Amino acid sequence: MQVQAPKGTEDVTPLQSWRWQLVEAAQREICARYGYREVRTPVFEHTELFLRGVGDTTDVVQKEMYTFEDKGGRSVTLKPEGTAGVVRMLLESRLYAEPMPIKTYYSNCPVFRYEKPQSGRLREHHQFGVEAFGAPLPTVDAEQISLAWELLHGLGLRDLALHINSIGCPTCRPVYHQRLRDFLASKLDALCDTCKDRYERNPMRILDCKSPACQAQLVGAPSVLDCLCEDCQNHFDALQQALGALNVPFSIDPGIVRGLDYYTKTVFEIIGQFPVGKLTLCGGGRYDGLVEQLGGPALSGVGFGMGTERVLLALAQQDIAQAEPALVELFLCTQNEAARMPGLALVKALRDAGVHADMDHVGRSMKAQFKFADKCGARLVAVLGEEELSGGTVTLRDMQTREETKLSLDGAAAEVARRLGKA
RNA sequence: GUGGGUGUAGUUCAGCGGUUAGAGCGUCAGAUUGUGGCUCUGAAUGUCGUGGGUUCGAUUCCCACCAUCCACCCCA
Repeated sequence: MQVQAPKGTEDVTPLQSWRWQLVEAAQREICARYGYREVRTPVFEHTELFLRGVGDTTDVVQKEMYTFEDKGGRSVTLKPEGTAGVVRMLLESRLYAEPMPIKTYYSNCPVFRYEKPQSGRLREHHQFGVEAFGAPLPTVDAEQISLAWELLHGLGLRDLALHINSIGCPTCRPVYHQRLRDFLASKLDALCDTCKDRYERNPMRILDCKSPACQAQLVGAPSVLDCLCEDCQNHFDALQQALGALNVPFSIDPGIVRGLDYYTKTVFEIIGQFPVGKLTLCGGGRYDGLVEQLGGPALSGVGFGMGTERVLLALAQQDIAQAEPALVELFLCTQNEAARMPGLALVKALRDAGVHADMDHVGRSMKAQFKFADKCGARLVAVLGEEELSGGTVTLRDMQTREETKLSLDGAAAEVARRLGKA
């Protein structure tokens, strides 16, 4: 084997694609019910969009972007997250002139981060995500969380935990930053090197540090939640009420600090514990300053991203059975050479009638054709042989009941469609 | 970027310093006359990751490289 997929990428083979399709169908269905419309944005954008949007102090921007120069000397980047592109589209298409709110989603959106792959982590993965613009009320935060919660549970997942937090806004966050710095000032030497760096630039990220040394220093640290301004506090209170109204259980976790700089107020994650370990399936929050920061009007935003590979991994980890659709509903067995062309015409007539039909293209024996039909999950098998050809008929076998009936060749397609409930 | 594990058939894995490297699953073909799922029989497929070293001899031992998996960091 010489050629292989680049590190950290995965193919979706014909043996697996149905699993993706089931998840994507669920995403589309729930978005339709919640009033979110699909958007599609380019796989790559100008690098500057992410520098300004995601924030140039974040790990994602600093060390994980797939950035390169195109032949015209422009710096472009494969999208490392979904939101910035949607905001750019909103501005470029002047969608903000439409009635608010604008509720959008993307499904199967490729996302690229240059990292070392491991379980549940790839260099290219795919996200489902929603974004709502021009909706400042916390009800929309709650609606999105509910959408994600319902989607995951609708797929059959269980034992998930919703963690919410508020990280304040430009009014109150600096107050908290200062309080946190004051608290940590005397403990600075004990922090890990990256956290020493974070101390000045973005002290909240220290809360997210997994180093035991740092965690030990954080005991008794002030919480953001004690520093929220009145507006943020009211928003957070109302969010909790809304989640209560929607029957979505949650826990408040001041340790939830998102890795992207644009978040304000609400942040949340949906986490599951699996045999492979803890997986964040979904993460998001509110980003009220982002649209303006990218040169647009002051427009609020809320959104989340959900990793499809992780959802599929979670489904596999919890042994959740998904019904694989049969490859064909009817398989046509041809007994001999003479039956092949009439058979091809019959299969076409069946397909025209909406039946998922196929026939032998390999030249196998009747027995092998039946075996193959069985592997394809065919409910019906049609047989075309000498006997049928001479009488202008086709034999139809129900693979479950083993009953066989003879149909006229002319009316066969319509009759099969009727039996399969398609007519 | 740092650390650990693993590389043998399509796949999951055995194996051993010494003739023609194995098994389950899968694939294909058969078990009389045009008919599947179960069972039985048979067949095909491997530069034993790559390069070097030790050795009379390496798939087996050592080293390097590459790939892959996992952990940390970070995140979906």
